[in-house]
Amino acid sequence: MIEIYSQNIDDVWFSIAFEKQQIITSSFGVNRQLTLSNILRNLPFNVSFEFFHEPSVFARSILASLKDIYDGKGIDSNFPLALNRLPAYTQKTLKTTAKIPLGYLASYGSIAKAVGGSPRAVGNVMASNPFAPIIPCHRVVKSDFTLGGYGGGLKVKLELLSREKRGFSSSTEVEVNGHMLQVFPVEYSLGRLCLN
DNA sequence: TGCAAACCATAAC
DNA sequence: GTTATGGTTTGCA
Repeated sequence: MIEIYSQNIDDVWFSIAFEKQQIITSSFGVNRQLTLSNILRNLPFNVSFEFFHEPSVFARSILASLKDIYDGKGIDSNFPLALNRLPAYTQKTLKTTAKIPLGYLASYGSIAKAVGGSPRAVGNVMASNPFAPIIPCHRVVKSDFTLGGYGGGLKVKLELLSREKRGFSSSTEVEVNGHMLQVFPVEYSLGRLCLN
């Protein structure tokens, strides 16, 4: 039985689906319906679910953490994400994306170099990220540091990145399965103020 | 700048 | 099996 919880915090809706203490999917946005339909889209077809109006204590703490991420605060906890049902490449790409540190960016292409496949394949994984904003797909941008796309709209992507600004001035590297993934300060994208 | 071609994992037929 | 679809990238005019 999958449990679904939804909560409005400071005019933003946060939703999560749990099964056995694992997060099946998460979503957020100003529109409650949209947020919930994102949740429903990512549920496995053969498991029943139930919607709860009042979040449990456990759910409430996770939802509060989502809000912290939304606000650009660092979070120390590791979420129990249910990655297992996803295709192998999708899992690998999501795990790699999760390693982009707060305050930094990576490009679709550089992630592709680390996990294999092509930049477009990486873009596809980002577009269907079931764990927004826990897996920080908003930190993935085009190779020229323009924003690329975002499920919740480019405005939201820009706002998230603005709040994650930490004043770093040079790129650094993180290790992902043997490769080094180069990451750049979010300021590189913010400086480009490109909106469509 | 702008455009065409290559790119490659998924999902939908 | 096959095709269609992208949150891309690169090269070339």
